[in-house]
Amino acid sequence: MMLSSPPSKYQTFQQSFTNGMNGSVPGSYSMNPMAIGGPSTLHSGMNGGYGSGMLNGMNAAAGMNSHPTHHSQMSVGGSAAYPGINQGVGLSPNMALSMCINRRTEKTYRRNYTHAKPPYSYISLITMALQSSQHKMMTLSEIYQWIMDLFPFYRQNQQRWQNSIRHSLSFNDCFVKVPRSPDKPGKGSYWSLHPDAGNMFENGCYLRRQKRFKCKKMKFSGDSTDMDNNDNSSSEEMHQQQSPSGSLSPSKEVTSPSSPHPHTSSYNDISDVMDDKAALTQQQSSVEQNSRKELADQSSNAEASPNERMLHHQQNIYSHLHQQNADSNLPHPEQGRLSAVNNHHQNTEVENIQHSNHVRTSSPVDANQHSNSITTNTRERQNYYHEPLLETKSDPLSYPSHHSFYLSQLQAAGAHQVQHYPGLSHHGASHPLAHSFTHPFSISSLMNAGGEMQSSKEMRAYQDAMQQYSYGTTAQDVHHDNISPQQISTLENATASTPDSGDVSTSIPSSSSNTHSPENLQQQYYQMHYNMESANPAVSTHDGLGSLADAYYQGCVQQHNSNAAIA
DNA sequence: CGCTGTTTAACTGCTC
DNA sequence: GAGCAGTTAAACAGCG
Repeated sequence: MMLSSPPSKYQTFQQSFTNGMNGSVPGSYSMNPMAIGGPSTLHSGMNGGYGSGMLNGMNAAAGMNSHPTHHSQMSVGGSAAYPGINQGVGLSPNMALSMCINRRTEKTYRRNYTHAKPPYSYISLITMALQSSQHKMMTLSEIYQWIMDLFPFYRQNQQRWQNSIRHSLSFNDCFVKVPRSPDKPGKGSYWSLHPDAGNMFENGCYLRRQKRFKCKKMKFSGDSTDMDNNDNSSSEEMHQQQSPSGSLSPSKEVTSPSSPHPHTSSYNDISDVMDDKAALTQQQSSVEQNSRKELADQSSNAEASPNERMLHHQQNIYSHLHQQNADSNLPHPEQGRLSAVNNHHQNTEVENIQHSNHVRTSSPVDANQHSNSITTNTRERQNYYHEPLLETKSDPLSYPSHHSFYLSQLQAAGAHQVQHYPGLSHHGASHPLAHSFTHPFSISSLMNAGGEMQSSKEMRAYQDAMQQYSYGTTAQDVHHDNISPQQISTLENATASTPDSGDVSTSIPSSSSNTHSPENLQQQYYQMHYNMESANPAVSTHDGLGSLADAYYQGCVQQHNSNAAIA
């Protein structure tokens, strides 16, 4: 195959261009995709704010050429800076000090990297998008939109990255396709996460997976019950599975989430389920039965084949769609209550968590799904927090993918909040979450960043990055070349805790209050957003993730500069 | 025709 | 260095 031989196959942030797009983003655009149900709720407000056409003229080369300083400096250690996720995590605590030394060049970096490529892989982006979705599934175009909404970087060169997105969706088993309905025409299918994909991004870190999720391939022998559990089955077997249309196609497509016989399903797509009012009625009338069934499913889920669990997962999705339709006239608290009833099988401590999450979950779907698979056994709970969920096909402690999101949400609440739950706090200081690390680039960190930071080294590194972000710009007039990192930290804390505008209704709760209470998390997010924008109004990106990415880049650059200075 | 989806290939960078 | 994860490009088919 011929390749066009671009200067670099990997488009690092060297290649990112200077902004010029900020003005195109509606100023009111401030979002928390995880807390308010994803960008789908924002599309109406976003459309027209930016267009692909106005940005098509920009390319990587232009971005580099227009900033030769950039290029020259980054070329010293450029390749290590971008992929060096771990380096970014391990930002030196002295970074804030060295950042003062290089403050001038940082301004250049911060200006130029405002829309640098986010440090998330495409798989991460897709996962985030899907997990932020109310129904845990999206169409391709919705995924596109979600990404563009959050990351200005991806508003250019759409053909390039969107091709990669499509490739990722098709290539990776962690993404499964849910067909559309014939009576709900539209291009493309829905995409969802494979339930066995589990926590691909541990600790909520959406940077790089530890291991690629590979679904055990079902053996297509005509026996619908013989779907998998065949470790010797190859991907070729799967790829040659006969599709309903008779063509050879991959079997990632989910056919019948509601049928006990997947290959002889009566439902072929989402609307078949959604439109089946009889099924809906039956489901509503058998909530209690379903609860018991879910419990049974949950216990047997671990023994179920991956594809059966896939179907179970999809069945949950469809069921939630039903349930949401049924509950659509109820306010969210009522929806949450119904969901809680639906999941009556959970014990008290889990219900506490569940209720807590209802406050900020966008729909009962989240809590419902979450609670469906939460095990209450202490040992399982410990494993739930400790063990990677990738290699869990035979692991009885496996959980569907939405649990990673749930865990992120829980982690976002921090260890303090966890201790509010008796069942989770009796581990005391040894509880995994008591010293768990919420990755600075996790979505949960977004929700936590405006509030009380955890005092881990990693969070310190994150703070360094954030300080750099802030002091490279707003505090630029403050000559603190000789200020110690501690002093800088103090300054930053003072800035963060002193909203100076009455326009912002949110304020960081005092430490005496329940800073990590779920209802505060969103406020904290917006507060963080506000602080960042206040610190640097000229480069406000209106997307927290992008800002985090920017902070990360700053950290990389700073570390590089620091290392170069030492050398 | 454009979008969606699949597949292949080449490549970079990281981990072991 | 091998293997793996991820990125990018491209060709192709199907569909609305």
